[in-house]
Amino acid sequence: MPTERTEDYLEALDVIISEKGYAQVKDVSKLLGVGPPSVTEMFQKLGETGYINYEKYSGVTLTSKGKKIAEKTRKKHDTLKNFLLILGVNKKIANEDACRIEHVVNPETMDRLTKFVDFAQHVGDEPRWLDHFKHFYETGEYRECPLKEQDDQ
Amino acid sequence: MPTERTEDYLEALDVIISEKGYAQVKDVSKLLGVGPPSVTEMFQKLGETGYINYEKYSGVTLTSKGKKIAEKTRKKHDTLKNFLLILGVNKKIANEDACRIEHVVNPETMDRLTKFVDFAQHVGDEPRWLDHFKHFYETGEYRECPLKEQDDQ
DNA sequence: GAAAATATTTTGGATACCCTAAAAGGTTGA
DNA sequence: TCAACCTTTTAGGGTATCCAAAATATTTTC
Repeated sequence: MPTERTEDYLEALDVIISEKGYAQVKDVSKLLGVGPPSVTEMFQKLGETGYINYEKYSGVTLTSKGKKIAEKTRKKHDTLKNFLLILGVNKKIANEDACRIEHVVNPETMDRLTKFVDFAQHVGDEPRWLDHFKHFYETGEYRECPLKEQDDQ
Repeated sequence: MPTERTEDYLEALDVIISEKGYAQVKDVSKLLGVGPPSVTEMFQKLGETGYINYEKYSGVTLTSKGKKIAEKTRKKHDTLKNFLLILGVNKKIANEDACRIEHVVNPETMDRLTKFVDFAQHVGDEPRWLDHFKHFYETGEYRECPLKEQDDQ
């Protein structure tokens, strides 16, 4: 099992590599906000454990094992972020929270959240209940769904 | 800023103390699943930093500083757990996930989630859209809200 | 092609956790 | 009251992460 921090590094590597083909110490250092020695140290460990192709003083790439973790993590990240955006959380915070929650959330919860995001985005424009939630969020006023006893299939 | 683990310990202490008036090393050890030496070590630190009243070999209580953190954390926990239950996550997982997410979530996100839980629980029984979500979760079939262009305020 | 600039690595340390084994303190019941 | 039993603490270690300073490698620039 990769640690949380391992997932963070792999995810960052995937982002960087998808943009420039390989990643350097300084890229990861900047993206994760840690010093170069920490990155080198992690590169060494990730190299030994087969998550990345690492050779001293040269750019790294992900192995398929590393790519798998990175993609799984990015997918969780995206779902969480979309979920938070639906709730109305601002972009920056949605991103930061997604980054932290992605490491600790159970697969079953992810499954529910994924479906929830699908559900909220299923129709082209915002579903009525979501409008009602936003109205409620802003005013505290609840708009009752006008249908109550019919339509239950 | 208390660390995540500090929050965990304070929350556990609050739970135990609200039941028996004070907490012993063994109680926390059992509740958090860590060995007694780890608990003693943390008690010492929490004592020094003013979160608990600690004296060797005797039960501890929370200071008001500690109680404040504990309550804040428990409140977040509850909201997260309720939110996950609304989504249909099972009780055990909802609890575990709440326990981990509570430490990493931004106040703005908590605010949105709190309102969302209120919104979903506002009417006595499950709102229609939530039924629709559950139906969608189980079957992949989307039930359109039958009202579309009317009732916009 | 060597000096300057930049990037990476190594070294040596720090912190926050965790643990096992052993010692010490506290409690209790015959 | 004291031996046996719990409970807590101490001692000594371990891991994962971080850092600053110094050493080394690579790249750029003149």
